[in-house]
Amino acid sequence: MISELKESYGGLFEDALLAEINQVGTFKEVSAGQKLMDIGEYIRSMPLLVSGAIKILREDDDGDELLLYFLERGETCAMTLTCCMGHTKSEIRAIAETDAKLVMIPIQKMEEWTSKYKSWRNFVFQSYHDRLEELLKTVDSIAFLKMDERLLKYLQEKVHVAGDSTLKITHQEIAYELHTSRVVISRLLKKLEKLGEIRLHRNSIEVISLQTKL
Amino acid sequence: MISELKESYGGLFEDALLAEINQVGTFKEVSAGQKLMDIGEYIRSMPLLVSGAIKILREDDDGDELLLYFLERGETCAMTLTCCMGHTKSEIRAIAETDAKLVMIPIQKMEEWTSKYKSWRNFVFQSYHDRLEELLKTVDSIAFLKMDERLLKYLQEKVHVAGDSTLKITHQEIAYELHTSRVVISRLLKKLEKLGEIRLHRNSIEVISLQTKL
DNA sequence: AATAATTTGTAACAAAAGTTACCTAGCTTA
DNA sequence: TAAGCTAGGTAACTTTTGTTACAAATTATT
Repeated sequence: MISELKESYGGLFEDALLAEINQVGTFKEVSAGQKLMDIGEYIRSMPLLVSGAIKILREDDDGDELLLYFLERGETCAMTLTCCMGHTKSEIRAIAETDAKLVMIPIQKMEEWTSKYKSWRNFVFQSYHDRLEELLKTVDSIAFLKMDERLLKYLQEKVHVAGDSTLKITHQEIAYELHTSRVVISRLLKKLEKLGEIRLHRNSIEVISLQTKL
Repeated sequence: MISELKESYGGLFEDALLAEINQVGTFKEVSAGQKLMDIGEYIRSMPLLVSGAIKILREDDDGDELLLYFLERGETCAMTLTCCMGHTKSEIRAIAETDAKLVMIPIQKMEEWTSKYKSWRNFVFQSYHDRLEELLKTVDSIAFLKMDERLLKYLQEKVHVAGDSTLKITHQEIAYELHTSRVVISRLLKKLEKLGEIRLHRNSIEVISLQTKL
């Protein structure tokens, strides 16, 4: 495990901390689609993402979903951090977007390390900062963009985390994550195809125009 | 200053920390409408809110605004925290919603206290947690609610932070903060008045139905 | 008092998004 | 092969939101 940890977190954590993580952390492999955490659950351990991507979702009163953002290698779930510390329930759902490898840290260690290791403190602060920024970007998309722009951005992000410009996904699945209806998505996808941004196939979408900036 | 600090932060911080804050912090009074921080600015000090309320706004590419949430007594700006630590620019604008009193802490002290005082660490973590939660609520409103529901919620929040069920505000100002047009707001306000939720006057709105839950 | 500026109301229309309904193409499997 | 299922296309319509235009009421200014 230590070698994979070093690859993702070697620049961040000092060796003593890496060694501790190696000792108390448990390695976990999940496959795409697997649920890692759900709304209302208490969290007993904190995940450090070593490879793959995790999608973070929010749910409304009717049980409909909305994609908030993706976590990638070297990142952790900021909600977990406070849930652990404040002993509150999760506000979000986490699902493996791709196959992923994680190191799970027991929550007791978290507070201990916070006073013990400066690099751990910085990592935790940095995580919060990154998550706040991601959430702000999400707000921007929802508040300021029209659905066709949101859709294109969404597809480009998916391509980024999948590492493949052809997405295996149905219109219905997109509709769930953007919190709209399948008909709306089909309509806008057709429009994007006519604009030459994407190519449509059954069960898959080729994204032609890749993200210019994150 | 120490007495006002104790009132808002006495339960949170140990006496030694309160004394340090009292020593290095500078007291600041601002009046409603005053800008405290703007997008793109570097932050040199961190505010602890002693009384009043601060509104936090986001801006799109066209310079149009969107209200994110309010800060109240005993809270701090989470964006400031990371801006200070990461030496990055502010992503948000902060404007005094009411007259307010603040204690400004030089950013150098922040990191020092983070390792020195457990209560400070907990406060910082708690602030991040609260801000993430507030942002999630904002996302919920924008993504899941229709404009009339958002409007009513907005009015009820304003009443809460103002501590007065009659709001001195124009339709145009509401439109700015909800990122829509004045005509839309006037139309929906009229609808809310017919439903008995509010009463409309020139330059002011009486909110009849107060928030049931936060 | 006359004029100007601000605020609000409202009509009429356009665009965006959501809904219902139905059709077809391509798989799956009985 | 036939029946059934899933995915996607599209028309027709409704609702919601945004836009333009203008009038009326109130307040501020000259």
